Amino acid sequence: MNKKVTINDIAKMANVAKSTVSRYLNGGSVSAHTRQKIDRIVKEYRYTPNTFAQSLKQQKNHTIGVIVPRLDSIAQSDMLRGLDENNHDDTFLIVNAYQDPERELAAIEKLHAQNVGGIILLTANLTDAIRETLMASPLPIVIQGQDEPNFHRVIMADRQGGEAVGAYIKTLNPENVLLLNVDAKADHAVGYERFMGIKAALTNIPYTEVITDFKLDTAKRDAKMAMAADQYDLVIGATDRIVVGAMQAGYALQQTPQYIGFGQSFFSETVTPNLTSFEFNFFEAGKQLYQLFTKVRDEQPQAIQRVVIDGQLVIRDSTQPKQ
Amino acid sequence: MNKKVTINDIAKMANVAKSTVSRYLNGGSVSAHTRQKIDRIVKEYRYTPNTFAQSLKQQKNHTIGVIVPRLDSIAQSDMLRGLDENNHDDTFLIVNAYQDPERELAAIEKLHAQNVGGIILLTANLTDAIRETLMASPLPIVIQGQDEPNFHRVIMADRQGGEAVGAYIKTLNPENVLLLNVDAKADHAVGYERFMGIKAALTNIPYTEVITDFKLDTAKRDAKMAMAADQYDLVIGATDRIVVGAMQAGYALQQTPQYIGFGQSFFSETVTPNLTSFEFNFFEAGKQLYQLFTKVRDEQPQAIQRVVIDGQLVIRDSTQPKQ
DNA sequence: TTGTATGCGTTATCAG
DNA sequence: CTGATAACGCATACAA
Repeated sequence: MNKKVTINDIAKMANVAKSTVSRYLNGGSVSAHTRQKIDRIVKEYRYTPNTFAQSLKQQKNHTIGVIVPRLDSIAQSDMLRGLDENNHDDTFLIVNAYQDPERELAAIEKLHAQNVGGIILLTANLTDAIRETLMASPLPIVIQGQDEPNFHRVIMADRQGGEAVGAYIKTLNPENVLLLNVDAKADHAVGYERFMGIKAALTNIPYTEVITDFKLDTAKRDAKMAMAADQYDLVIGATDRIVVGAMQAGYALQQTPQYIGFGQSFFSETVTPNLTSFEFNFFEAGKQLYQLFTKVRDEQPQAIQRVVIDGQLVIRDSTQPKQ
Repeated sequence: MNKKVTINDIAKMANVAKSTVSRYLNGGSVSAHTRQKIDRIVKEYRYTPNTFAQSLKQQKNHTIGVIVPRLDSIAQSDMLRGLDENNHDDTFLIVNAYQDPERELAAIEKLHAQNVGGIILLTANLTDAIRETLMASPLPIVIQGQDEPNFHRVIMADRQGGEAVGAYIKTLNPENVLLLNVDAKADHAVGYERFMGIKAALTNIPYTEVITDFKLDTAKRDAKMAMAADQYDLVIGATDRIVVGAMQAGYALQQTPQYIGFGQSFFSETVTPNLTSFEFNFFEAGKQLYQLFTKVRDEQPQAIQRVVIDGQLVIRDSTQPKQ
């Protein structure tokens, strides 16, 4: 492989010991004269330290493994951007789990084998196997997405989001509501927390709940089936993506109910009509995640840390309060 | 940090030399008896090798740096999925350049400092500074996105795509065409190659070309301006995202021209009406990229390698040939 | 087949 | 302030 210049080469060229060079590099005490000498050579040869040797020696490293459930999602990429925002020294090793718990587990194990300095896990569903592996890990670990009591975590305000939507529903006076939810066992935060407040608001309003999944096609299919069987004037989906599926179903069936979604603003403004949606602040979530991670890593707090990220209901064209 | 069990610990517990354990781990010759002994202990203690020590010793590593221009794009995530598809031993270090040449350059330098085993660069625009840095690198490097003669590369069939769209345009018999392009200096493959074939087909048809950028908002603004000034019955955008912006402009202006885009299928089926689009096979591009990379790394071919990924025109509701 | 010794590039300890 | 030396965990040439 590549022949990089090492600390040893520098030392020889400067006629000093390599330990002196090391001291120079790490801000130790070096005389002005030696400093200059080394400085010149280091710059000339564009010396960069070998991170493997450093990590080996220091028994720690600045690579953080980040496991994401998917990459083709604005929410995720916003969060990743947030992670980066206040980061200077760390490198993120991003692994896509493709929304598959088994791949997620495999990723965790692989990251351990790779000797990462810690793990940030963005997840929809913590299986027992994953939970155990995580508990057994000596690494600093922070999770996002699920309100798991045993782990340091950053979670979205799913419950409050549901309540906000619930309150808004009442102003719409719907006659028959379709809820497109996902399996709470597969994603408790979404399937359960998020819909709590909504259902609470629907006490006097007839509604049907259909369980679908996060994929556009599935949502479209399931929505079509439901909307063909009964007439709805308001459709609420667990995510914007699901609602987009429903809108396509409605388009195909020539129905124009009102729609409400949850999620990232990009989608909401791409579809026609623009989608009313409860929007979480994923970028902020990413920032908080990184901050929490460094805290966990550097201070090793005894108490489990929990951060909640809020959001707000943005009303667009897909809902129109009755006069 | 974490006290992991080392090859030395294993050796002591098994009463053998650490080199024997090393041989055992690397498939060297070990007697059946010793093998069993070691095997038991390795499994019991869940030994995993320290990758830093390995990399340090072997002077190479299996971490590939991948620089992506953006993460919130189906095209990119499809490509990343393709990269993973046939990968077993390598780990991808994904770095987001946020479509900023300076950050792209910084990423390249950081990856070198991180001692990655190679770089896969997905890019829209190779500045001179980047080109130089890349040329000076001793690492195996493969790029995607631009047809740069000096680098091993995988490119999309932009020219053929433009020709296919050009041929299709003729069947539509448009009267006035709006081209929403991007600056060819910022992305030659898109701005120039992709529009070659289109313009060739427009010899007898009046058209206006407007230069916008890849962002939805900008495209919407620029499209709106153009569409307010003149009447178009066909709008062609450099990417699906740009066309979505134009569709929103059209919606706002109550105009319903036909639309054609380029890019990933997801977008095309999300908007209403579904978008006619020339779709590149990004997943395949990812697979080919990884294959090309391993070839470059392992065989160090003298000749520059060039792979072209094709695509096909998918006709949907946004265009309707006149009777 | 097995063990000993050495070195990868770095940092840290401890004399000088 | 400086330099020799050991150590991090692993792989390997060489000797036994």
